[in-house]
Amino acid sequence: MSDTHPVENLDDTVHQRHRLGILVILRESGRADFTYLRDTLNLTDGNLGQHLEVLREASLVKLEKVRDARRPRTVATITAKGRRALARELSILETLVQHNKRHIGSI
Amino acid sequence: MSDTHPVENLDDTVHQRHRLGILVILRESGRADFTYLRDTLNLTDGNLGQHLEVLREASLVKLEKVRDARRPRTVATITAKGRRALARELSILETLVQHNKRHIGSI
DNA sequence: AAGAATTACTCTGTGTTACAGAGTAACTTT
DNA sequence: AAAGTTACTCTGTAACACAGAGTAATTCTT
Repeated sequence: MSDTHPVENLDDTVHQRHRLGILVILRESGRADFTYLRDTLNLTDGNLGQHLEVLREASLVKLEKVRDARRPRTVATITAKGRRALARELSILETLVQHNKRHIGSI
Repeated sequence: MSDTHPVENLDDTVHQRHRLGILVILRESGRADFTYLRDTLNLTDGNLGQHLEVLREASLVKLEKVRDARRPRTVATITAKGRRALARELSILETLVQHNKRHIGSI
């Protein structure tokens, strides 16, 4: 059961394109609401809802139903576990990027 | 149709975990045979076969049936288009990595 | 103030993808 | 020549991604 290649350590929950985007946004801004994520990532409502649910089930984000002076809103925040998972993903990706850079110009 | 976030530019064909691994390996070593890829990436035969087929359909790799002194082998090589696609993917990932680095330490 | 519109989701159905394991064909060893 | 090994290929299933329909709460409009 030895790890033979960096990509083997990537977690599909985090690696998925849109979920990676959600986590990166949350990592930067701390919190974001449903609409902001939907518009920034060009997702449909149904699609975003499902991705957030996957992340919530994995305890990578927390979802709060907020009721301010306006309409009910769902606000997403990244959890400590989510930060660690994202850091791990980005660390692996950085390995790939760096590893590959050394080969530009070959052939 | 404005690009709103880097992850929106990621190509699912290349981004998929194992296919990313295949392309990175081929980028480094030029060519690799079926068995080497299967063992290095811990894939089952069926799974690797399908991923190679997806990459071939997208013209990102070329598959050759080689008959040397041994048994028939399939040797995969990366195409010029494959190199470009991988470079693009890694470039986007690098953006995410760098962007995120600036936030380490913040909450 | 009633109806129409908007916002902010949530639910459901469908097509696609990932995957393991069974099957197959060519060769090699005994 | 029979048995085994290598190198795939095929097939069925379970999970996933996604769009669009549905819903509920508010806020305009007349």
